[in-house]
Amino acid sequence: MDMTSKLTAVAERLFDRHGYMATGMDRLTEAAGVSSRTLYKHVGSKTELMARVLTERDRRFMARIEVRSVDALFAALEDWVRVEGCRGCLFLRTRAETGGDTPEIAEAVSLHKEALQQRIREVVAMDLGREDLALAEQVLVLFEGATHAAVYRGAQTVSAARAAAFTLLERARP
Amino acid sequence: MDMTSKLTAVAERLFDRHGYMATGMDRLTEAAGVSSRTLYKHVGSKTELMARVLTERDRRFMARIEVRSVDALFAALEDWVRVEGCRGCLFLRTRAETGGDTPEIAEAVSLHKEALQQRIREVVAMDLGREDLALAEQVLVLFEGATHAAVYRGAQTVSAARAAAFTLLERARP
DNA sequence: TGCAATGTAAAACGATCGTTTTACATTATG
DNA sequence: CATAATGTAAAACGATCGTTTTACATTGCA
Repeated sequence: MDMTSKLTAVAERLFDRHGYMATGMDRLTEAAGVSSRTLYKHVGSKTELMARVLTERDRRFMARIEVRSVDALFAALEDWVRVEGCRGCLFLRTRAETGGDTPEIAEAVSLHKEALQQRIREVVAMDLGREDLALAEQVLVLFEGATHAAVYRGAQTVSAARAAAFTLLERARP
Repeated sequence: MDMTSKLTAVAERLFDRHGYMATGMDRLTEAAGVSSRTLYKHVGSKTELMARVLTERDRRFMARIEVRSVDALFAALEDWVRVEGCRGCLFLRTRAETGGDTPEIAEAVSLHKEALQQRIREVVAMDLGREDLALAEQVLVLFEGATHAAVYRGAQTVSAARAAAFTLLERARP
């Protein structure tokens, strides 16, 4: 694992767990066990690092939800929150914390959410045998809702979302 | 309107729109048209101000969702996002940005989310004629999901959540 | 009239921020 | 062996942060 990937992984963990405000570059160097010079040589700046974290997280997250049914989608989300914890969507949090004023970050968030919507539309289509944009939007709401309600309700909420999705899907089926 | 309320209102607007990181106390004094001395005399500190903003927002938000049906609940949310915009739940954002390490803020968020859950349970019970905690949890997921998906999908998403809630409720009815 | 109270304007505080620099050690490779 | 690359340790940079202080103006009330 090269230095940049390591730094990105450490940064993702700290940013996610303590927020961007509370995570200074010195905390990062300490946690990663590198000098500030090395840090800056590899990641350029804090803003670049934030964007890189999002890009990497998108890769990891999207790989996790490469599934073929809505039920598997929520099962994958259950796995994710069990492994990664539930602190809300880091993409939306990052965008909110920067006020949307950082183009690189705004674009990383935009790309991720676009990919997420596309994936959900595909999964709904697989399950239903046809496209259903309205249902896909409802599933998206459940997905986003599970992610955020889990922050204070815990992982059980993902199961509730899963059950709700099942009901909605059942009703839309031929 | 007294000074403290005015300062809290201005702070809520800036915090919500640009994030806490990007909203310094000087921006607040400028936006409110007061001196920094007056600001600190009334709100104590930035942390206190953040907590006060949440308490005030809870009051306003909960007043808005004093409704008697699930459908009215989502209608109220539609109104809210039309008037206040959609930048995600400020409570969760604040908690995330402080890493949950600020007790006053963590408690304000906790109180709000507890109240929200209670309200939803009540509304579901009114609609259904009986308590249904599982359904209430699903409605909570839809509510939270609508709030956050609306950030990138716009207000239309609240309508999707509303429709989904209607379907789930229909199915649970006697 | 005089005295609190309450406000502004603006400088200054120390701390901390992201970032750069200086000086030096280690390692891989020709 | 020499040299270039890559790392650490640590001081220092200027900017900005939240906060306090100094000095002065306005106002309401005894």
